[in-house]
Amino acid sequence: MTFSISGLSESILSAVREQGYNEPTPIQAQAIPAILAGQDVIAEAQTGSGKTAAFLLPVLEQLSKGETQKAKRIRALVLAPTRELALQVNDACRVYSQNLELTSMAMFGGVDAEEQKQGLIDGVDVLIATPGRLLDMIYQKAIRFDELDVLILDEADRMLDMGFISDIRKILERLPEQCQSLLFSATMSDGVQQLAQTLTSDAVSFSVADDPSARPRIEQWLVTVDKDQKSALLSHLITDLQWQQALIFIRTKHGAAKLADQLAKRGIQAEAIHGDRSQAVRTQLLDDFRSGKLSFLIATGVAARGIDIDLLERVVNYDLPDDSEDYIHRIGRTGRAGASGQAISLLSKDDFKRLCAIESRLGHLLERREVEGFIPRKAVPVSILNYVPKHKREGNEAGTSGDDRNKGKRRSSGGSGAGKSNAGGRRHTGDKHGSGQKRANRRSDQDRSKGTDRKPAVNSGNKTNNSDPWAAWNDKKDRKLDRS
DNA sequence: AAAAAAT
Repeated sequence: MTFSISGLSESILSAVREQGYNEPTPIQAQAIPAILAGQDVIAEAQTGSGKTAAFLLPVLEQLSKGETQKAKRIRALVLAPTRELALQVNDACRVYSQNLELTSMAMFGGVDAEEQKQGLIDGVDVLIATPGRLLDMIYQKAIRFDELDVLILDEADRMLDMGFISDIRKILERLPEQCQSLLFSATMSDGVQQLAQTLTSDAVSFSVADDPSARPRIEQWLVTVDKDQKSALLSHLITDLQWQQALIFIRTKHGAAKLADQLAKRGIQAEAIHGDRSQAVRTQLLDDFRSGKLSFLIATGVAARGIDIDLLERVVNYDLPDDSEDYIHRIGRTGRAGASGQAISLLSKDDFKRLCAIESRLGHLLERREVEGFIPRKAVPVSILNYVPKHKREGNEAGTSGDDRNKGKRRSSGGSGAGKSNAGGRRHTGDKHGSGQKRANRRSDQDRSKGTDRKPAVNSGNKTNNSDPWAAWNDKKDRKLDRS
């Protein structure tokens, strides 16, 4: 079968086929005709579902049919949450438009603005931007949108999570009202839905979130280990299992740099990518990792979402993310485009609470393994999915909040158990409470989408149902930055 | 006890 969708011209299709894509993904099959028909689109599409092509292909098709091939005005605007994603969308755009007379440009902070201004003067049909620099350009009157045909919000949920909502609103004020609007988001939170409502009219909605064929095939397991043994275990896994490549996630910038050093000392070439590194270095590292020149990349949240690396074999969670949604995104870096992938998490005691949130979110337990020589001194409990605190034991479903369940009695929750007797070093734990858990998840999903949270929706409704535990800390840090 | 994004 060859890639073919009615309405796309041969010059675009041949560029797509050249990339080795054979069949449109479900989101592409649904969204492309709608976009070609000029409709607004709201799409709930997970990473790896092919959503970039789902909006780029029809948009390029429309633009290529326009009269002014070299318009000095922007005709399509893509807003993306991170610089890396903007770059990547631009790269894809260049590939798909290789047979067309269209120009595209990525625009974001951290690099010289003059070059971007010159690009605008030379003429850009498709602009892919992060909100901050774009707003800057708008204020400098370096950019106009009078001829904008279509606006695309990519990873809308992520943009809200990152606090871009007011920037986005300010940008929207400068756009012509009648332009076609497309919104893509991995999740449909209240905030995203609100945004979608103000943005779109008469929109067609798609969701491929629950389509198993769109779900990447990812083998997930975790290794229990003492915290101070993690880097030793990681280098052991890398050498022992002869890993060729891995994207390693870690929560802190400092931790990323430290781990890169530790691996280097063991003769493993690894680099750290995070927000404190210059944009030039970040771009270079990602390029090297993509091309295979760099085998092991250690990343903070910069690379957690959206970043697309062809045939990435595996993702390692050196520690678990605070937001269980980020776990989904992290592992979504592997197993893309129908390929298989591995997602391995290193679990020490202080990751346990985060694991509970993640397993609740997944609705099932992750497979536990132990590696000889790295068995933790105190085994990690099997899972809190199976653990209900005393005061909630009768007639209570396992809660989904994960907030208050660990206080106090954690140590008594069968900690000695976790499979020390597994000769094979692996064990798939039973899921007695699986169905109840799923029910609980569904309930919380409904709560979220209907806005009937037990708590009043004060947290601008952009994330999961608990408020941001970092708010106070961030306030303090911001004040400190203002003073200096 | 954090990361990301404008300068």
